[in-house]
Amino acid sequence: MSGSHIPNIRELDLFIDIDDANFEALMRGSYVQNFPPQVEMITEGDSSDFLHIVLSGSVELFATWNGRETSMDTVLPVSTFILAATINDAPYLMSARTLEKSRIVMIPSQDVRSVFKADANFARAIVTELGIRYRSTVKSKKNLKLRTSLERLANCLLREWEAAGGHMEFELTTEKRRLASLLGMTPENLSRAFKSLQAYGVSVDGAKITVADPEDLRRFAKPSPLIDDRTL
Amino acid sequence: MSGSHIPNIRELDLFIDIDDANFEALMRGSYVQNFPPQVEMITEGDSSDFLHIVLSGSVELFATWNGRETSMDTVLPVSTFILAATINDAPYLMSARTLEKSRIVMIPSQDVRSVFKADANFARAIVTELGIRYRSTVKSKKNLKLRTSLERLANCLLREWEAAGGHMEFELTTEKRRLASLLGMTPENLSRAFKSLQAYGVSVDGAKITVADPEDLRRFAKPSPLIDDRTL
DNA sequence: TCCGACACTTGACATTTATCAAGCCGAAAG
DNA sequence: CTTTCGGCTTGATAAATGTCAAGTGTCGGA
Repeated sequence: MSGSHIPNIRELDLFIDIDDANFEALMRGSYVQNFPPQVEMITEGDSSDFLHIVLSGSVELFATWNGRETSMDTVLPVSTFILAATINDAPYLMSARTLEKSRIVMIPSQDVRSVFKADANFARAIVTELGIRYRSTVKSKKNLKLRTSLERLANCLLREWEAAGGHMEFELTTEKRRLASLLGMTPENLSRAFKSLQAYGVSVDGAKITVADPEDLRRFAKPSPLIDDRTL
Repeated sequence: MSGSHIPNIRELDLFIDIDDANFEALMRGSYVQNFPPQVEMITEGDSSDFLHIVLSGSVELFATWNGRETSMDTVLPVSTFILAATINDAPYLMSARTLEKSRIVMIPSQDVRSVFKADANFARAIVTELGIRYRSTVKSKKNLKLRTSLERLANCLLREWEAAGGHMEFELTTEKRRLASLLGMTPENLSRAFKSLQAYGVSVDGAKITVADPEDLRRFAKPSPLIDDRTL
């Protein structure tokens, strides 16, 4: 694979402590591909042939059952996805599609597994990565089981508001229909939920959100580090 | 710690490939404790001082927010719990309480982390373990987001029915109020859900479940390996 | 420029789920 | 044996959420 983006990958926590020769081996077998928007790269149930890394663009992880579909996560550059399936040599539990034009690195799973066996530093980095993802999923499950959809939206907005630097106005980075699915609700319900949050100083104009009184919103949302902290 | 149950622990996938000296080091610093039922051993938010292993009895993992509580998982012997928090040196995301009289091994997290750094085989075993737990949580999240509570119960019963050897009758191993919480519903709703499943040949007498027509139930439940398979 | 597709919204309505308040029943203690 | 407690059930009701249908508005292509 051509080398221009290798530095980006090398800097990932997952690869930064790995032995040079092993990193080389991974890169040699891998290749980069440009995908147009809305292309399904991975289908749940398939065997995990590649570890994927998003270099640019963005990717949606989603799952289906019985004709229904739900959005599970968004993957932003630069990070890997579907690591657990690759390592355990198990079928994908989620599907993945590009949200926009995206540049994706694909490393053959066999290579990842053999370097995992050979390189202890890589194995340790994978532990950290898996630990973080595991914990993030647990938080998401708590969010779903302990909160109503209105509370989930309120906390989601607080997180976005903070990520945007705490300014009164900010733009939603996620299409609303997808945001609804991520939050476990329908688009119609999301619309109504936004309206309900007007009572706490939230107003919406297209993708532009205004939080007039963050403290008021926070009193309603009751954010908890054990659910809402991204890094914890 | 007294040595009688060490063989049990040694046989765990997590420890089976670990170096003898490192295993000794882990056991030396650890100790065993007998807990009565309903004792909270771990409180979410606390720092993870110990890796826990259930030797006998059973443990409930649960989470709380804003005065609400939900059951997240049940831990049966012999297995570890709260591994991710220990390895990442992060606060517990879930609380843990004994469901019955239980024998618990507690290994200081610092010891686990130092052996993790020193022993590559241990690190690799942790990867497998975390991968399995991560995937299990993803399946659980899919279950919650893609299915109604009735569908969740139907699939849960099918799994229990199969685990019990596929006989027409079997006993629920979980108290109903807790089963309800695990499935993300109220006890009242669980009662009504059982009644609704009568239409598919399910009858209930206390903890005894009768599945008259498994195929009929399966047609309704539509189990999927990507949600319901424990091992996948 | 006009048109069509599509996301979003809104209202009416149906379904699902939770809450509240009894009442039932079995297990454990007195 | 009786009492008590707690889990379970049931019915009535309320709240949350989803569905359907009909808009509105925007954006990009013809």
